Amino acid sequence: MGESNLLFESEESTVFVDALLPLPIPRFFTYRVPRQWAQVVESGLRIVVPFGSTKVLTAVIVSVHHQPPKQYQAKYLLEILDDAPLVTTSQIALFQWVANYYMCYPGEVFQVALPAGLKISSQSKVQVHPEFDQLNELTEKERVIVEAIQAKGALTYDEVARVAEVKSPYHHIKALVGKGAVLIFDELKDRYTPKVIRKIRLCKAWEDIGALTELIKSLEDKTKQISVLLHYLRFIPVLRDPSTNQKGLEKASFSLAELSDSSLQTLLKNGIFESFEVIVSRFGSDQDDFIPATFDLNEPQTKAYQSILDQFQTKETVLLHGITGSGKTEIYIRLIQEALANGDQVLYLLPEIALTTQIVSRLKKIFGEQVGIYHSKFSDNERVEVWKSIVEGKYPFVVGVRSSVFLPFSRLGLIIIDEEHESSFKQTDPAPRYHARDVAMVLANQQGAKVLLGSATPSIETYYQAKQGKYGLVTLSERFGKAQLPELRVLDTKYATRMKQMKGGFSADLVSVLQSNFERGKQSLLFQNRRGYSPYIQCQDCDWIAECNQCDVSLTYHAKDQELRCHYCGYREGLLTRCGACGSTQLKTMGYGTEKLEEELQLLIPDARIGRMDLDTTRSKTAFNSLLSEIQSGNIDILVGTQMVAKGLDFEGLSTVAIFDADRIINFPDFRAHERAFQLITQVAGRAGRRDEQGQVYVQTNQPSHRLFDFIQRGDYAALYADEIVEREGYHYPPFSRLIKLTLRHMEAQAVDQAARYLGGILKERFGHGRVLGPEKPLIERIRNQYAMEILIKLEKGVSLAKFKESLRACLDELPSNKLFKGVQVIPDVDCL
DNA sequence: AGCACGCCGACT
DNA sequence: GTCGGCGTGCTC
Repeated sequence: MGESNLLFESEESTVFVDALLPLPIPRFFTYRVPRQWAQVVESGLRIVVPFGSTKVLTAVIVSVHHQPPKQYQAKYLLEILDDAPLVTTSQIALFQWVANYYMCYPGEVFQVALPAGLKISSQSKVQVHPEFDQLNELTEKERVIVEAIQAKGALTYDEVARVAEVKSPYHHIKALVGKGAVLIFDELKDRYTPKVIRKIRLCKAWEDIGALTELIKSLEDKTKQISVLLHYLRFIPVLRDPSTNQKGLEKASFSLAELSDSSLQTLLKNGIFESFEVIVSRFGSDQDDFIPATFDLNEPQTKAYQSILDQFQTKETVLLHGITGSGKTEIYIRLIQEALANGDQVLYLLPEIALTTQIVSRLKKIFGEQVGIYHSKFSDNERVEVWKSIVEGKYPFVVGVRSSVFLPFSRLGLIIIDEEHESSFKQTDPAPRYHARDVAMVLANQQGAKVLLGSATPSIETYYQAKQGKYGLVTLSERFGKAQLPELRVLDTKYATRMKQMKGGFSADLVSVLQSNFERGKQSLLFQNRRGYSPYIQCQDCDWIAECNQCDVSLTYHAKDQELRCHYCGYREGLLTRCGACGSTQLKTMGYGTEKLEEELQLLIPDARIGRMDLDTTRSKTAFNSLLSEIQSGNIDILVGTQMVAKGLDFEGLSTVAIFDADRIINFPDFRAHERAFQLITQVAGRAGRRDEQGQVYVQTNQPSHRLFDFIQRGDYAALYADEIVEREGYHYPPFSRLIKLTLRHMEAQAVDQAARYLGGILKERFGHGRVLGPEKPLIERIRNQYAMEILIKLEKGVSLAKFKESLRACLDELPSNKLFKGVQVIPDVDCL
């Protein structure tokens, strides 16, 4: 082989990788692979790459090839983080599908898919050049910066900005680099640190029974040491089974038994014990209370279970429509066990809010080590662990929230989506604005898995698909055991007001119901979907209302902290004593939040022990759990709560449920308001009387004859559906069309207005006036000083979505060409809720 | 998305 | 003359 040939070969065989970066950029980036890694690169590995002049990012390899880019010089990748692929090819395909469908970038999907612990944090830091001493050559600002860096050793750009009080530290730093005063370096750290425990075991020589008995004898007079050894043998029966020694005993066990640490050290020193470290799962091993599943399905459950299996023969997706308390969970468990026995992976998706300790601990008891939990209340380290474990084939069963559809599954057999109708499966705020239920179906399709949707109150869209025969449908209409459906009574607040029977927001009837239930020693639940004390405060003299100065919303009064808060931007200020307009001191709290209900109720029923469950009282995991146990142990007579009491909460003593303000739920300005009201009220009502006694449900409303109450009372989902589907068809709403919402945002109201009107015009012209609604002002016009306008596009079924989106994308891309609209953000939300 | 570069007005 | 503002375009 000649020399030129060799050269040629090496040139040809330079390896490049295309990488997916966690950024909103519509393409892959190509990097050159250093020779020493040419053999190890493969798709799915995480790599560290330089990006721009200062940034360093974690990316993932999507392909390996030999084509040097023609337009530019590829940079070298800096590091390879994994020995084996951490991201599967099918995941990357899914990311691309999501990006394409929801009109965002694959990098944005990648960004939410990967737990933060798997992304390296790169912070460019600056340090003072070790040989620099020309302080007098610097400007005043520069000297301040250099001194600050010197004091701390090193600073990030952000810190420089803060210390020196400059907006753009880059200018200064660049100048300083030029003068040889400072150096820039990157600090990389893999933020994931596995949890390690130190263990102790006998050295190999003593595993032999003979040697061990000799040893015990020889230590006879060393009482401290012998008790340490005996402690070990009590837990690890080496004499009976030498193989148990391998796993050893936690070091902590000795100190816990108050054994002398110095004796242990002596034994270690003398080569009797040895210490070693093991990486353990952060989810404590629950082997001790491993309880095998020993329940039986009742007859309706068995039938439903059979029917699901039958329908899976021909359908990819089955809807299990089972009323609250019908025992859907047992059916899920059966199906999960079956899938696991088949060697399949299982994903059980739950809405965030429902993922309470209750259901998780139940599943953990049944599935033990097989189940991994993927949830935002868990630390990032724990999420990293779930991810890695799935790759390694551990955790065949994952219970998780929305984002767990992006986990690295490879052989999914079943996906269960519980509370299928829950809107929290749809991500709305940052891109990707995906619906986990719909992504799950694509995932299932990819992996050949079946999907089971479960709900007591299915979404209209899903039920329609089932009715059309696209999904299988299984109905469970009997409550488990002998439990009866709760009885629903409507309390007319209009009438009560006329008869002067209102005590604050409470009708006399509601008070007496709660009072007598308390006297009977029963627990009650009062539902009001609004946190804080009062949603607004108003001047009694001039009607002025305190508003957030960054958003167009009233400020909510929080009594506990004596402050006014904006629930949209988080702004807070102390409670006002005077009206902001006329200076009057006649300020009154208006409307009812959970805090105020708690307070008023305490005055109305002084002896009752009242608890409150909302975002403000359950911020931490511990607060939530302790509140739960208070309820369970009967230390709370009446629980006031928001949304969160409606989901997943399941406790025995609860016999009465009251909905404080049903009107607010029913009259919400949205085409889904009735569907949502039915779901919410049914769900809250379902909390009552889950065992032997029939529960009571009371609803305060000023429209007592509203059809919805009749439907809810009879548990008549079919009636609701029949009603709604007609409306949906008439007005071309889902499931008869797809909705795409465009939100335009800008600091200037006028810019948003003009851009929205212009874009609306173009879209109407291009896609037809019937398909484009708006532009309209959203419910809240301004948030964080950003004005917004919305345009809604309805696309009837049958229109090519791909073609439409392409065309829409073109419209959006040409918008900034008009100087008037520069800087106006347009955010598409596909299948918006 | 950042952020670097460049061009502009407002100050030591 | 420097500093900080913002607009624009690029990042392999």
